[in-house]
Amino acid sequence: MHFPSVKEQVDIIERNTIEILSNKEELEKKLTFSAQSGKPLKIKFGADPSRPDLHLGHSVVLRKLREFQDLGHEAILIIGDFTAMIGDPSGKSKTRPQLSAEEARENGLSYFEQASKILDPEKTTICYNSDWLGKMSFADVIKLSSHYTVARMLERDDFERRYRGQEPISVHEFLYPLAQGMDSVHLKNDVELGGTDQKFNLLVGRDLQREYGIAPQVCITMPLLVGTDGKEKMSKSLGNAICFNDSPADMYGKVLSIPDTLIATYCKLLVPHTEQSIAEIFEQITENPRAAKRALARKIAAFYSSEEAAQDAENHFDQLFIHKKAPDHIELFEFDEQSIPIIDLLMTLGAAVSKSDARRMIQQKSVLVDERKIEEIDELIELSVEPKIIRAGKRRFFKVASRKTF
RNA sequence: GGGUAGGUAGCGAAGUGGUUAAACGCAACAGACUGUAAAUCUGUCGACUCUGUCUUCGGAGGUUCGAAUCCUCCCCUACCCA
Repeated sequence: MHFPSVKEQVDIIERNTIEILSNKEELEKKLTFSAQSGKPLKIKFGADPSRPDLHLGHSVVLRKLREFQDLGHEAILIIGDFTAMIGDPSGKSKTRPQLSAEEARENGLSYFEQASKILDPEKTTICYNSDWLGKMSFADVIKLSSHYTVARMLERDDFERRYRGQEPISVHEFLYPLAQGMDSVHLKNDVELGGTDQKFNLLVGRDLQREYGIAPQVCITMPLLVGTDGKEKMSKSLGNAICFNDSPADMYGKVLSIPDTLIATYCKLLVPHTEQSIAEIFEQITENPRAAKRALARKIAAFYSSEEAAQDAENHFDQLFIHKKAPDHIELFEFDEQSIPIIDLLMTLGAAVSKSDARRMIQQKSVLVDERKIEEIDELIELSVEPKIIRAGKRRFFKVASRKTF
């Protein structure tokens, strides 16, 4: 195995990172040893299978993993099916229902499939941490937990915050970092990647490896991507995420909705640095932010689907928001009835969550049938085989028709 | 086990017997505006058979003409003491 020079490697690895722990020299040593022995480094990245919807926030770390792959190192994607049983120790969300073994495998595969948009799937090792964690006895767990103290656990920002904020912390949550650390002990990996929010967990892995007589891993933290709201970190539950599986149109629109101040960050973190065109985007940011954002949106949409799809998404967007016209492709709903009260229609289309909601939309004069504003709450909509276009608000469109003629 | 402070709509947070479906903020939805799904402004924001009716303020009972507000029991959370 031939690797680029250590310096070249470090330059690439260092890009966009927040911290390299404990320091860069340690990483250099590992790279030097790897180059001398011809053995690739093992790079670990843990995936949470309870959330198999990957978004651009995940892509920041996945890209780093891909860079390691391109440098010739071994990427190990750990599906945390066992740790998922512990739930989310961030305290953000409530205890999740425990995943069954099948669900975890399924989600894990879905995770891998999505991650393959960025990773080289041929060169990625996947493993499930239930393979080793599930075999530990209670005695093993006691022994493991004896390596850590409560005070050290409370060093973790999140625990400390919750402790001071008088919020509940369950004892089993302390086991989460320990379990994740055991993964590192088991794998004997050289490097572990994670977002800055993972810093504590990564360091626990490092400590445990040392405790168990293994060369401690270098921990590399990556920035957390700010979501489309421009404030919070990107997360599905906050509704500010752009997901790998979003339609190109959604993706394009969402990128366009980010605050201008975020354009540079998105370019830096979401577009491979090897791309030439990224420089052009940067140039435009100050003088023509709109053009820069459109180029970025097209680039991101294209990466997750295709150039054509991204172009379509842009046309769709322009038509909808700039020319304020109905898009070309609208989902068609077919009914057996000859006529339906508008309120019921909005409900069945999913445009309204309740009849009160539907009523409100009509009162706010935001419902149009074939561009005609609905004024009456109890209006009956006549259906025929010729589809009618129902518009709810500015951007929700539905096509409705009856299956037969009356 | 004892003590203290709490549990209010999607979230945060007021309200301590009567114009309270419940202030306010955030989120969400709609409208105006805009290069934008940003910012800003305006409206809406429990449900329904909707100028009215019904169900909500941890749970179950009770007091009262009337309770989120008072009483009893229970459940949950945090902190302090053991």
